[in-house]
Amino acid sequence: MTTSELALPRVTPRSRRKLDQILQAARQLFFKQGFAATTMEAVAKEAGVSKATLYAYFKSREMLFGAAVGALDNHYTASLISGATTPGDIREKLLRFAKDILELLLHPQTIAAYRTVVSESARFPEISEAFYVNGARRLLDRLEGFFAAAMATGALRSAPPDRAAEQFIGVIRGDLMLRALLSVKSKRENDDADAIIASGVDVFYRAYRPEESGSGK
Amino acid sequence: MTTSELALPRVTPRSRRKLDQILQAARQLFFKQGFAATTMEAVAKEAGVSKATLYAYFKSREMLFGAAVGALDNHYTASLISGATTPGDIREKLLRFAKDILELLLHPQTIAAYRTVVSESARFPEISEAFYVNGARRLLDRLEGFFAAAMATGALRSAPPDRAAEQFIGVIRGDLMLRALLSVKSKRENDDADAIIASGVDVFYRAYRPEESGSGK
DNA sequence: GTCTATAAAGGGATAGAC
DNA sequence: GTCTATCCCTTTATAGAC
Repeated sequence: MTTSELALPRVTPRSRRKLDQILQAARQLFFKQGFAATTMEAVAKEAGVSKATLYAYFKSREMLFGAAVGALDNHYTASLISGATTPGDIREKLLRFAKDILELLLHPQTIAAYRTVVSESARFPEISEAFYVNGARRLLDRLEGFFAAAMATGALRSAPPDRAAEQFIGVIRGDLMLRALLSVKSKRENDDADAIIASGVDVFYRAYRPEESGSGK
Repeated sequence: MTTSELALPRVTPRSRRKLDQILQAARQLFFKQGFAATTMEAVAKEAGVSKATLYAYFKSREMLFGAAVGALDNHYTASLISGATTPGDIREKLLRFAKDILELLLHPQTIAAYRTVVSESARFPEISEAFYVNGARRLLDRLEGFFAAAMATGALRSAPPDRAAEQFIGVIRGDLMLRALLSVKSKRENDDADAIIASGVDVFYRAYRPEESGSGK
C-alpha cells in the first residue's frame, strides 16, 4: 500500500494495448472529475472493458490511481528549453522559456491534473511526489542546467543555478497558476499576458545580469 | 445552487453559537480530509449535534461546504505588513514581509485548506474564488499598497505596484508552496529556509532598487 | 429545533461461468 | 483474461416523535 501503488501490473505483450486504454481512460476521468468522483464503472465504460477486467489489472481504485499518475511521463518539458547552448541574446531566450513554461503550466490539462493530484496528496503522498518529480522537478532541472551554462559564459552573473531556476519560475508565474487552480477569473490579465511575462523576465534579468554592466536597459 | 452556496443561514441570536460550532467543525474536517471524504455524520458528531440538525441549517453538504469556506475570514493578513509607512531600511522590511508571508503560505492549515478548495474548484468555482479573494487577493492588495508607498518615497523605483506585489510573492515562494501542496519532502531545503528567503528578497531588490544607485550590495 | 430511526441510492469489490 | 450478476457497505437525505 506504500510504494507498490505506483507499480504497473505485469502484462503479456498482447494485453499491453488494453492496459494502455485503461490507463488513458483512468487519467482522463481522474483529472477531469477528481479521484473521489470517478467510479470504477465509469473507467471501465470509458476504456471499453468490464469492471471485473479492471479489477483483474488493478487490485483497487487506489492502485489504479497510483499507476495512472505514476506512469505519467511528461514529454512536454523535453521540447522546452532546447537550443540552450546556442548563442544569442540571453533575454530573448529567457522570454521564450517564460512563454513556453507559462503556457504549459496554465494549460487546462495541466491545471486539471494538478487539482486532482493535490487533492489526494495527503492520502497518497508517494503518488503526488512522483507526479512532481516527473513534471515540475524535471523542468526545474533543465532550467538549472541552462542557467549554469549561461553563468559559465558570463551571460548571467554567478549564483546558485538551482535557486535561480526556482526564482525564475516563481517570478514568471506570480499568482497566475494559483488563480487558475482556484478558477479565479482575472479581469483583464488574460489580455496582457505578454506584458506580464515581459515584466517578469525583465525583473529576473535585472537581478541576474552580469555585475559589471551599467544599466542594462 | 450558484451564489447562494456562499450564504449563511439566517439564525436567531440564540442559535448563533451552535451555527459557529457547526461551521468550525465543518472547516476542520473538510480541510483535514477533503470534501468527498467528509460525511455529514462526522461533521454532526464533531459539532455535537445530530445529522438532522445539520440539515436544518444547511440544505445539503454542498451548501455547508460553501458556507464554511465562504465565511472564512483570514485575519492573518491583517497583522502582516503593518508598519509599512514607518521609516526604516526597505530591505529589512522586505525581509520581514517575506518571512511572514512564507510562514503563512506554508502553514499546515493553509496547505490543508488550499488542497481542499483547489480540489473542488471545478465543481464550485464561486466558492474557490471567494476563498482566493478573502485570502491571497487581500494579501496582494496590502502588499501593493506598501509598494506604491515605497515607490512614492523613492525607496523603490517606479513601476506598476500590483505587478511588483505578485512578483515579490512569486520570487519568494518559488516552488515551495507547490511542493508543500504535493507533499514533496525536500532534502535540505527546510534547513536553509532563511537563505532561500534572503536570496529571494535580494533578487527582488536588485530588480526594484532605485535606478540611480550603483551596485546596492 | 432537535432527536432516533430509516428509506433510498450508489458504487466498490467479488463469485462464478466461459 | 473477460464477462454478467450480485453482495454489501456506506452515506445522503428525510419522516416522524418530542
